[in-house]
Amino acid sequence: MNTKCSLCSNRSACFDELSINELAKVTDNKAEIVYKKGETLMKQNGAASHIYFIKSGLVKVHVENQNKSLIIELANKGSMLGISSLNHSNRYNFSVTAVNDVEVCEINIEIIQNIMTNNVGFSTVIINDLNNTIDKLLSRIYCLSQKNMQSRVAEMLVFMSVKIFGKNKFVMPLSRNELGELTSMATENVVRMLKDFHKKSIINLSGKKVEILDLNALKKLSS
Amino acid sequence: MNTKCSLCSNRSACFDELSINELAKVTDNKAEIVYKKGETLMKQNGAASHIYFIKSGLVKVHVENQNKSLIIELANKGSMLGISSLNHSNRYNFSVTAVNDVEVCEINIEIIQNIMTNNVGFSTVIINDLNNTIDKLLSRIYCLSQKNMQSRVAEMLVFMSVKIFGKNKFVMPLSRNELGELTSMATENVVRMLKDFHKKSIINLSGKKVEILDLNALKKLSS
DNA sequence: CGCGAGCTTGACGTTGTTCAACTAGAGTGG
DNA sequence: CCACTCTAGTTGAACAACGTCAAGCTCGCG
Repeated sequence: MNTKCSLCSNRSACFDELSINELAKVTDNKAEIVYKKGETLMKQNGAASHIYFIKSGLVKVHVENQNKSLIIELANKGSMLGISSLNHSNRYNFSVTAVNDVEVCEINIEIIQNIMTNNVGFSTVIINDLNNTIDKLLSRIYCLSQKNMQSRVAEMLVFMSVKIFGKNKFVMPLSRNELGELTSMATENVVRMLKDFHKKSIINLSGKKVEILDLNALKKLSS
Repeated sequence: MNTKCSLCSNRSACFDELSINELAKVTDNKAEIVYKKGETLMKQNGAASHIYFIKSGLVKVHVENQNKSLIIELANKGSMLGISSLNHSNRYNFSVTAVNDVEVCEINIEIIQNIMTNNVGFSTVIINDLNNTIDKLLSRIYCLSQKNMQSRVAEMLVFMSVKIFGKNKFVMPLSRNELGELTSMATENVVRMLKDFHKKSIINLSGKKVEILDLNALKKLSS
């Protein structure tokens, strides 16, 4: 039933470090699962039992706290999630929820830990990945705490177009409310900002359909 | 001249993983340096050449961007800084500046990389450390983007008292302006908030001298 | 056709920033 | 020892940015 990891064409880069035996062990200890839109892959503060590789679809990484929720990042194909929970607490430090239907590989975390303690090449790639995560978080902290609403929405649009879809015309996968949680602003203000960009002919907007008309203007606005 | 790492009593926990030979290699490739208040240990976007262990004193980890500066965290004795720059860019992803006089061990980054690729126990401890960093950044993102001024200042005071000084009476090492960069608010508002806490008898305040009178109140306000 | 959730709009209130003026204290040269 | 200066700290008032509230709208779906 399980696709062999050794034959998987869209596996994460860190698996290139594994031996045939290690790949076989992963193959035997993984589950290939489809999560539907809105379903929870992992829950903040839950015991860290698995790590996840996103094979297709989009997930949101978010932190929840009493009433307010904040989307830390969006992750798509190729992303690995859950490694950062391997710390003093061994609890997931964020929640991950499917934005649309998502195919994942779910791997028992002990297997990964076991490989980590035997394969230093693998560990090194993991360290690299964690450091890229830290980089992203640093720029996120800056964005959310120092930039104004207009810049944050502009940055979000550039991110969607360039990093997620790779084209200038796409259907926004998030609701206006989720866009608010992503940019840390009220839903109403998301609407106002998008409308404003539309009025200025920087984007075309019709419901969830978005077309970026002037990417350079957005990039300039986002800084 | 160099203190032997094998004999160092306040070295970072990750060194417990090293062999005698590895410790000797570190000893031979480190420098023990004192940075004076205001001096720069590492500069954002500079080539990552060394990692730093703080032996005494206080440093601020900050990101700079055109006009605005943001203090990400304060680090004291036992902290290791610079590992997170080992990623695709190999450039420091933040600046580190001495808040007061600071003793550090400065270790060539290639030495650390070399040990990492040979000692999987060391790598594991590093991964743990990076994951704790990610944890801290996540709670920082939440604090800076979701909490109001009062909560942010309260959290900062609790942090200073509990994590940095371990007592309720201390001399604030940061200027009002730096406190603004730490809490992401205007200097004037730092002054107003501190004064407000003083008026409410939650703290005693005289210039840089701070005494926490009601830690529980601060903890409650900070959430 | 009607219901409901998500979206949109405008008015208004609150929070936080900016600006300008003033104060206190530390260092400097006469 | 006393002006003098310079920087950090403080204060109040005006202003801008953003959130909240209430109402109306749209569109998919039963």
